[in-house]
Amino acid sequence: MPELPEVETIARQIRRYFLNRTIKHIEAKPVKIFQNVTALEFQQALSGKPVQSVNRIGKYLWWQVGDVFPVFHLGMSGIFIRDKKQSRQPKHIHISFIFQDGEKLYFQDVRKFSKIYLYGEAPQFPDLGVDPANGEFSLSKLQELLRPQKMNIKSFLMNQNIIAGIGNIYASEILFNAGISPFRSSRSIKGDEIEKLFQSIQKILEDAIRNYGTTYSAYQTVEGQSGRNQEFLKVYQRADKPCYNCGGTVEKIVQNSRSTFFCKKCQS
DNA sequence: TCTGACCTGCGA
DNA sequence: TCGCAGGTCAGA
Repeated sequence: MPELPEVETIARQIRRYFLNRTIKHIEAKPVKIFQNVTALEFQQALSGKPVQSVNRIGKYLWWQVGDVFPVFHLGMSGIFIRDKKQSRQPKHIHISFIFQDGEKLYFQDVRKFSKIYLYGEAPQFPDLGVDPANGEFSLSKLQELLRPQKMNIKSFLMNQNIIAGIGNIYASEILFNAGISPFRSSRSIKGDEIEKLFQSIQKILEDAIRNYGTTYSAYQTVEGQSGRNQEFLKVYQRADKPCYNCGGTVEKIVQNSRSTFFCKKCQS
């Protein structure tokens, strides 16, 4: 599921509803998503402490809760659900954060691909590439990143060690917007194309954040609503449908074991 | 660089 | 019933 725009939407909403509120207690199930901490240790370390900050880098979400720093990677189907009405607990809830007034924040992950870590200091992400939604990302940075890479441009965009936050949906959408074929090698992208690619990365991600992310199946916002960005996708999941740009046919191929959607006429 | 594995649910 | 799904990692 969640790529940068979805994780950013979740971060903003958790900030809006839970920042500076104290977690009264936590119920965490002993599932494999806990990496460097057990569910019990996680419960004990966060209970009774305030949520002091909520941050995002790439597809990672991390909070400061008193003197500890939980880190969440949401995998394919991880979401947070705010439960104000004390309604019946949905299925596949692995963590319930219960706040002092009884309001709950659930962490749900149907497919259990998410990963949760706990640190005693602010986490570092040394292997993560540049986050395209922060100030460090620039045209010259993109130029510098592209130059040495032999891999195809779709793999480049999705490689979290190079650029952190782009996944399969937005990689296809970015390349369509930039008019660049997904088969091109990264180092073959030159001059104006780099500028177009840079602008497309920013535009596609910003638009998606503005639309609260893309709901294709599992993803929903903390408020329990679907994102709206799926209404604006140009190629993703539009195989055999007419290209909005040229009227040709959107194609679907399997590339690096992932589906890629593109228009042969518009992307070269 | 590629494939399979990790999981569950959904739609064809 | 089967194939596929927004991610990542290990192993070939």
